Amino acid sequence: MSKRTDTIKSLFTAPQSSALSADNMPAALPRVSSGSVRSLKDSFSEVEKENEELRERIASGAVILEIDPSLVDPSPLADRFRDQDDSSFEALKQSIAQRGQEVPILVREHPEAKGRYQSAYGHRRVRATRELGISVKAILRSLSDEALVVAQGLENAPREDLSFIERASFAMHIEDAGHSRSVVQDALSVDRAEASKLLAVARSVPAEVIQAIGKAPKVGRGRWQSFAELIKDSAALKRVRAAIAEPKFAERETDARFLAAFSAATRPSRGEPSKEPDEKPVFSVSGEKIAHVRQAERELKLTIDKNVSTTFAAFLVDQLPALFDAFSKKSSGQESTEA
DNA sequence: GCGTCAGATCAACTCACAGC
DNA sequence: GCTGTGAGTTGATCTGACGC
Repeated sequence: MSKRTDTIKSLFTAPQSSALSADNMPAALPRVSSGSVRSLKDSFSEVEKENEELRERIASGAVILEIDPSLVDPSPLADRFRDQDDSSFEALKQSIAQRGQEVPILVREHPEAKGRYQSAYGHRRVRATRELGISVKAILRSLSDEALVVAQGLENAPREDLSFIERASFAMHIEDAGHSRSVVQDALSVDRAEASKLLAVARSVPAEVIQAIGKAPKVGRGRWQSFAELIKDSAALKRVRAAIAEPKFAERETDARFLAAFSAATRPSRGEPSKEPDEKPVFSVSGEKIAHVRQAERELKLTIDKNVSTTFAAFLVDQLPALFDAFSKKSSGQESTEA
């Protein structure tokens, strides 16, 4: 088993005995009375004893609670963009309403607000239970800031539904919060090289541009890197900002918004050569269309038409070395003449 | 409609290099 | 030596074109 899987498993392997009912919640939660026949003093000392046991259990592992979702604050580091498509959230909400919450969220005690919690993951489940007016099942663990970030990242990694730019932004937020590169690597389960690329893109593309484009799930590292490189040019960035300011930009789907922004960044100004692939038909001397040539930035593709004999293609391939030789001689002759 | 194929794109990885 | 970065490679996956 991989290190990553081991870590994830360890987050969920709380001993059975540590699972708590409403009777043994920590002091921060509304407590159920332990019995009216006991004296107030006895009850108080028992609560204190239970709390002490809980503190030890929280420190050593995890306990599962049912808590009021309004007491749960999100992690200070956003790991995903706001869901612009609420259909999946509605499906989650419906599932919880029908079958109950099957997977608990992970929380820690809020470091600053006593009686409140901070979630490492499960923000959507918190929102769903809040809207349904029911309590949320949560694993309560004692987590440092770094452990919170790593748990947050590790929970998202196996689902593989974070887009490249969401991961890049998450990496930047982690680093901006003062965590080391190794925390970024652990949280996102990436190596040094990949972490470096994520951060390079996140820091090259202005936040408002990323927000305007959205998660763009179909756009991967390569195209985001190209985009980041393009908008280093202030003129290109200006064109992108103008494009995202257009009303119709926001109406597009997120991947289409990226393409529109990319197109704006690459759009040549007057006088610059177009980078769109250039496609031209090739005709024989008698006027018959025999092929077409598609010239892109990195390659030139010659396609022989279907109606042309296949032996012509074989003939052409056979003649290529001689043609190139003739071309080389002609080129060198021209250069010596020009010199 | 279904299966096959080629091309495009992706994440993950290795390696080399530069700066400290 | 450690860390960050960029270039290149590889295998997996997705998508559209094509033939049946």
